[in-house]
Amino acid sequence: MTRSEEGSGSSAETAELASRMRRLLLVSSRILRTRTSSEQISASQYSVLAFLDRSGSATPGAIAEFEHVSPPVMTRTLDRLETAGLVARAAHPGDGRQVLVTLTATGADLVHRGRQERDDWLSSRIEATDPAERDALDAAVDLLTRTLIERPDSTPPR
Amino acid sequence: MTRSEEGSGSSAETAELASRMRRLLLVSSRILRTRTSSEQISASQYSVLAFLDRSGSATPGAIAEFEHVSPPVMTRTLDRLETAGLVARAAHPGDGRQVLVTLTATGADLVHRGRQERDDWLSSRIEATDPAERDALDAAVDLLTRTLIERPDSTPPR
DNA sequence: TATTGTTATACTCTATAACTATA
DNA sequence: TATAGTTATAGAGTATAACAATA
Repeated sequence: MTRSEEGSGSSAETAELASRMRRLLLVSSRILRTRTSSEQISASQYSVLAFLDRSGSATPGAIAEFEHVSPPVMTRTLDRLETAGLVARAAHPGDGRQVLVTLTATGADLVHRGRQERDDWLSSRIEATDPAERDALDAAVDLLTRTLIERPDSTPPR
Repeated sequence: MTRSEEGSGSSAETAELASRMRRLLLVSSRILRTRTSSEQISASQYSVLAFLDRSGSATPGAIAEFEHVSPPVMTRTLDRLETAGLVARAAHPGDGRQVLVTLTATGADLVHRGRQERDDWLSSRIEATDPAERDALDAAVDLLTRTLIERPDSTPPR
């Protein structure tokens, strides 16, 4: 190994933090997926709807990239959302290979109406915190997002 | 609604934070599951191994509870780990209904040997941070774990 | 020839319901 | 009758490989 094991930043400490991080991510995403009730769509599907609500419209490829799933997975997710009447696919003007996905009125409704009850479990968890902790929570989410998702080499070259 | 929408702690802000939290959890657990290579077992399976390494031995029910999965899911996970020769099931002394699960030597090896390369992607993410950020990261993981997993009513009475 | 999206195939994760054995 | 675990069944999430259409 290239580094001694003394003091903070040792590989043992890194491993310990990684271990706690793994459990946090695995377990809380499990809970999130199951506590996703009230509406009949899954957490993953809702996430696509929320993305479209912010972006207006997007190609399947762009959504897949944002959500970190492979293109075939996004095709299936969009199939389900389209069947449910929540999104629509249209030809891309100017590039026949591409497709533009937009929210339908029903889909937009669901996102807006849902906002509160939707992120239900998460909102309840947030509201259960001490108000003083709220800012810390906000910062924690940002830091972890930057560390795990937004760092340039988070998706290494293949 | 029971609360006005002024200032910090408004429901709009809660919803916004919940939304960012949802993406953090969903996307980073997705990445974690795929970057889980090097060994041939999945992130979920590894998590069980790590738990057994800390606890010595445990019943399927206790592991399921800790991992927040249903009993049948744990049965299947243990089936796979047992087939792979990583854990062993034994009769519980004193209560014939229960089962005691322990790591095999191979399983223990895998956990220990793996520690570093195993939590691979997470460790690399942690090591990519500014050392000054390291403590903040540690605190962030703790805060989120407490908020999302360890709060008493995180699992409401059914 | 490269890119975008889809179809085909396969496997893991996950749950609920029903069943077995023991307490 | 209640509890621990398993089996049966079903569906969502996920990936890689192969294909079609367009650029």
